[in-house]
Amino acid sequence: MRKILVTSALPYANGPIHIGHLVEYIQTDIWVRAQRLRGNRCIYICADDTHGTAIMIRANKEGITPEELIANVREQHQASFRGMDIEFDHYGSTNDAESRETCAEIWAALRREGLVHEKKISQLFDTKEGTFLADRFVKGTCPKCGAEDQYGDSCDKCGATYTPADLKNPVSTLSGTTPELRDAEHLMVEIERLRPFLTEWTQNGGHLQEEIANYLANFFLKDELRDWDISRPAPYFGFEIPDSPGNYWYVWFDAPIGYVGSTRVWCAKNGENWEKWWKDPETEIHHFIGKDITYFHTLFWPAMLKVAGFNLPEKIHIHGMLTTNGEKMSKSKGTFIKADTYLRHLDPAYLRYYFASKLTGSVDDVDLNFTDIRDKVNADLVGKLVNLASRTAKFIREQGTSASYPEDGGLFAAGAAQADEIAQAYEECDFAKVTRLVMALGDRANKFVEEHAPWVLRKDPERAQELQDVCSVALNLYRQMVIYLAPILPKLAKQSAELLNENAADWTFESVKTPLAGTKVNEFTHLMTRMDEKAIEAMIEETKIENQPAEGQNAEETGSQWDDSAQPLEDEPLDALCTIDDFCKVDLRVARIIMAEEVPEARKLLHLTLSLGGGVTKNVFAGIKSAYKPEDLLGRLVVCVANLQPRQMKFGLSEAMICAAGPGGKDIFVLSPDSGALPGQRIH
RNA sequence: CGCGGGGUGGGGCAGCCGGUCAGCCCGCGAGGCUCAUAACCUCGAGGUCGCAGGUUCGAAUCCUGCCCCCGCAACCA
Repeated sequence: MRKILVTSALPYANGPIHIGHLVEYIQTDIWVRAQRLRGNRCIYICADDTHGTAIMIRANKEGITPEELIANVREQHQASFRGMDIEFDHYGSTNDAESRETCAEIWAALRREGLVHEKKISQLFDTKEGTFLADRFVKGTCPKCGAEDQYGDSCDKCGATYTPADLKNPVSTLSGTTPELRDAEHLMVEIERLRPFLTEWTQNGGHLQEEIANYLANFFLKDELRDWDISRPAPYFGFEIPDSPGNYWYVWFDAPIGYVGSTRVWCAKNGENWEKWWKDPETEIHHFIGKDITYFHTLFWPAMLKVAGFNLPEKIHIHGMLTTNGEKMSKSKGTFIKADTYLRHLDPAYLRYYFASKLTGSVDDVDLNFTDIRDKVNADLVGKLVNLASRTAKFIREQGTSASYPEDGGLFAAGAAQADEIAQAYEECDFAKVTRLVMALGDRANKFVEEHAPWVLRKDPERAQELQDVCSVALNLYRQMVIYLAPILPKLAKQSAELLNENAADWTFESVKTPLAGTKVNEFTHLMTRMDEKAIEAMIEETKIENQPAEGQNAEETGSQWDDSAQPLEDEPLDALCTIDDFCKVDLRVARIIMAEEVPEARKLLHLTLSLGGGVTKNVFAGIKSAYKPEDLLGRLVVCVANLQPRQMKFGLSEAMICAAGPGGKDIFVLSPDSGALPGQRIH
């Protein structure tokens, strides 16, 4: 019997659980249940990730303490997980005392190894909010290409990377004020010294999927690893570093340690020794994470564990991200669905089964398609699986299953023979394979029923034994399928066990090998209903409404006929006020596009010539290739910034800029004046 | 040239350590059955496996180049 400790990544205590999160928790929950069905000892540990600037600021805004905030959120998270039939052995918090103690232990080990040194870091400080600003909380003008409104670490226009201090005109996104540069001593961990170990661990031993190992080898491990800035100066919501007063561990230091802390809380409650789980090589540690946090879990985390003498993970299972209908989840499209919203409309079994049917153990992204999920659930779960019981159980409600298991042409034995293959598929997280194999069993079972026509047999009292035999076979085949799918569909397993007068908790992978004979069959009640399109639509609608901020709702209440989404303002908040003089510096002019052509080598640019009338022209490279064809622009009047500093671009000199709205991609909308405006006229 | 993944009948996918690998589910067409939650069974139409080269007796499967799509690079897993 293996002893296995499993974790999912800790959700950040700054927002609700949504369907994107659920890919991971459902995947993990299925894997854990499958391990137990195989007879292994397996505990599932998780917790809320509670530290960091974002939590501190949100609590501030809500007028509560961070502790109150994270307690509330933790309740919500746990309710969402329960609703989705995701069962943790313990769901802790990175703010627990046990977590702090473990941080201290690992920290002491890093110190002991001499891996920590101090370094002066200059960081932008928001004087209004009284806090240092993480890169993402600063926006400004790219120092390299002059693109405006770029985040503090890199420019998405020209791809340059820099530090926030390099930004021109930096603005704090928290307060809108101009931050000032301040120095602080940070604690750095020299992870480079562990590179040989990490290279060995990531490349050998099968701890990581191959593509992940390659990614790490090519991207991080081939060069010197940069020191890891592990501390943040006060004020910060987190744990103060014992030997460095005024400094706090960075949230990514204590987040994975939360796995240990949460285990310790569970152990204390259950009379277990936590070190047996984390320091005894007999225990296998399995982490499930999304590919976005690969870096932290495959480099820093093993390094920390290694130095502190903890068990290293046996395997880190990394999954892809969720897209909906082939696109990123979107609040405005109603696909940013919260777990709670889902549960108000739909059965968790649908999503569990659907994700299972899509998960192969690779890092490929998983797409949730609403047509697909309905077809799949209705066809597989209702049409094939549940229908099998539905069409036979009531025929033997009175007499139960046949006293000895009847001849079935080898169907049951064939199903039982797949136990190892299915168990192995679970082990490898290839749940898609599990569902394929089980549904193939369902096809054979339904065919069997068809061929033996119980509805004919029951009309002939002489053939009562045959009828009982056929239905006994069908129910046993059904039972086999349900046991195989029990990790994915725990509730259905429980209900089905009741139908068959069994206890689902007693089922193991061995149970599929012995058929029921001479047992009672209880009354059949509907085990699962079809997935209703209207429920899906209602869920999407509710999601859209939820994501409209208060302003939008007020507009509705006051009877406004234009309930425009608040999304654009959220995406790009209003800027600081400017004076009329500031505005006048920008010379906006009406212009006519008199030449428009593709720039074949450019991904985003079109080459335009603008006429301002009287023979004055401007050469422009505009980043609108993704939304416009040259021929559609020719002759159009547009608004341009006529006095923009010319800029040398890869394909030529750009002397002006045309005005357009929209987030980019296909959604770019070029501004036009009303008819009558003449090229060259100024915009006031 | 930032990194990673993918392009297989209308949709979603499996196969991809070279030789029953052209397969599964949905959808579609025809028929059957009527026990079942319009469910189940049978038959059928539909793909030169992104494109172009190469290796080989033989490639969806290996190699090279190209094209296209997606994700990550955000304290949203």
